[in-house]
Amino acid sequence: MSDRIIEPLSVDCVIFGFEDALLKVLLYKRKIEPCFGMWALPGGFIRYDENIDEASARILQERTGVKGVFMEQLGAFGEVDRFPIRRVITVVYYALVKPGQYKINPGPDASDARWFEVNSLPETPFDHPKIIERSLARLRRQIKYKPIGFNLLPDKFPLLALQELYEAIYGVAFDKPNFRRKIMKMNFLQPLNEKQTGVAHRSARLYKFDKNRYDSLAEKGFIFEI
Amino acid sequence: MSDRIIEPLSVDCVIFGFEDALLKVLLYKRKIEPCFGMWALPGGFIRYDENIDEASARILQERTGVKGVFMEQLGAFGEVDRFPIRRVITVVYYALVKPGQYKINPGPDASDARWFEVNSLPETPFDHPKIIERSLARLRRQIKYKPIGFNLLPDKFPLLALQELYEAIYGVAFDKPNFRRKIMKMNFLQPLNEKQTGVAHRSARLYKFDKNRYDSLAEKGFIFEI
DNA sequence: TGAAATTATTGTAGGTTTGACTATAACTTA
DNA sequence: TAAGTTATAGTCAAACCTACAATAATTTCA
Repeated sequence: MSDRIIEPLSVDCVIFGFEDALLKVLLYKRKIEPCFGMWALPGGFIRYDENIDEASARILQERTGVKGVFMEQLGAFGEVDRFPIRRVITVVYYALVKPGQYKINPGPDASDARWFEVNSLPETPFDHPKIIERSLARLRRQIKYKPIGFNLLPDKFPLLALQELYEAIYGVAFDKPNFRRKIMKMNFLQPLNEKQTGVAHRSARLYKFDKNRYDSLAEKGFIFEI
Repeated sequence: MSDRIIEPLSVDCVIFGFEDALLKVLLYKRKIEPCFGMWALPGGFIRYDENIDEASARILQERTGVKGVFMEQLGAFGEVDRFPIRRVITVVYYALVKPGQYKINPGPDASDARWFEVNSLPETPFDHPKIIERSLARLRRQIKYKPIGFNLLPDKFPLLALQELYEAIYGVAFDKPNFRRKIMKMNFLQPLNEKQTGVAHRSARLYKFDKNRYDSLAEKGFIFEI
């Protein structure tokens, strides 16, 4: 494989995670100029011999060790002056990763990496604030009508975890019984014969997202919506 | 302004129109290689000194004479082999134009231009079939929760025209009284003291989309949905 | 050991929305 | 003036949403 890159085109990744009932974004501390020392989105250049989807997957893997997770293109950002040194247009992808799935590796151009709660982000360089804002808006929209939230939860989870995920993303509280009913009626959560452990109260049953089930329902015209 | 372009980056436009109760796409007949003679999406290169949004607006204007209409980025398409001669990544925009608003100009690299019904498109080159498919999917999704359909209708229209627009886009039929009620309950269509003319039956009242009204409702938390 | 605390889970009832359908009004053309 | 066609209003039951009450199960702490 050649290392030749496409000069004026980069890829940036907005990586979302869900921890302690909070929605978070993974940022890297730059140890290169420009904007040395600032917390920024992980990114890199596209190579001549790879598709842009492949470039984003590669960058995600280099930085987090994660492969094969939910990742989708948000769009291209191309203001003339978005990058100070020369004109660079960037294609942004956003990814959803499960807790404990990743092993953060700052990579060659970062000195540190950290999860930040989406409501208390540090200052970020270039047009990264706008990019993050738009990613969040897209996530909020998509999670309403596609079952992508499960990419942010462990494989087995109690119903309340799913509810807290939606509450964190929308910033509103739901009624527990009603939320539960709504989800269960959709019929693609598989109840397991396992329960939460280590909680200081009645433990909840664990569930698993049954993708096959969902797909066959979707084929028959079922429309997911929360 | 310099004419210097960003070599590996182009812009393509998917222009939608609504005519004879049918959803249509505007295609141009190529008079350059590669794929000479095929019907393709209008496109062009991005200049060094313009934002990509500006590039797409410029291309739309050059080809249709239209300015200031609804236009939104769909995303970047960047398969390594999508363009046969060399690697070109394209940023796609889709636009919605009103009937009679445009004056088609084939431009320097096309010999003809025509509207095609979305369900009977001619063969198109490169990854244009995929791009059109994705634009349609996006339009179908967006028109559900944003009042963008009015960009495809004349300023004054009868309710049935709006219904036919949704029917053409979704490919299903709605119940007329129910559709009407749903729309009117939202309260942002302004009834005019005008009626249809030249129809062979009882003429319908005309309405106008009241953008100010919509904006103020949206601010108060109203959510458009059809 | 048992009461307090906490969360899970089931139940209920009113109000709202949706969807299928009926009925009537108004206008055009033959 | 009748026939044809669409506009517009009305009805009603089923489905759904929401807010809230009630009970069950588990853990911690006194």
